[in-house]
Amino acid sequence: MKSRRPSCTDSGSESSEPDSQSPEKYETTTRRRSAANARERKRMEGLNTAFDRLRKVVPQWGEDKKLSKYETLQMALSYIMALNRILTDARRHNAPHRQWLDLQFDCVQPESYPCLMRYDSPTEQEYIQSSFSYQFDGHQVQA
DNA sequence: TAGGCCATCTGGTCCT
DNA sequence: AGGACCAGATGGCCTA
Repeated sequence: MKSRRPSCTDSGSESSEPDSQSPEKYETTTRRRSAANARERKRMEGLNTAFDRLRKVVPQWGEDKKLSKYETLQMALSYIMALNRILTDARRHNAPHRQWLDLQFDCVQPESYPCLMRYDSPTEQEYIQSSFSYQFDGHQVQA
């Protein structure tokens, strides 16, 4: 875990002057603040865990660097739209992607996710990449 | 060194 | 009253 800010502590806000209130009240305030800080840290921890899970599910196109939170959200959005488009197209044409689509559906389990990124032919790779329009540089997302 | 990203603290608001 | 959620402020770390 990252180190905490040295200038701030869990002992309460610096604006709560100990002199301006009774020691009991001051202690209550600092205790509440400390508890609130702990809850907030826990909440953010849960949020970050959720982001990590999302990163594992979202494609990274060979990027070594971990996606930022913003990038992860944009990528997830684009990914969902791409999958939606694939479904719509497949339904519309019924073939020739039908068989490939059925195969992919068999793989749509979190633990077997990587198979989604394997392609049996250049055509299939082209197809899914054309459906996928997230761009890092311009932060552009299109369906 | 500047800029991006992030963790943490904090006070405000809303809800139970 | 207390917890959850949120946004702003702040400072640390990392990279180009």
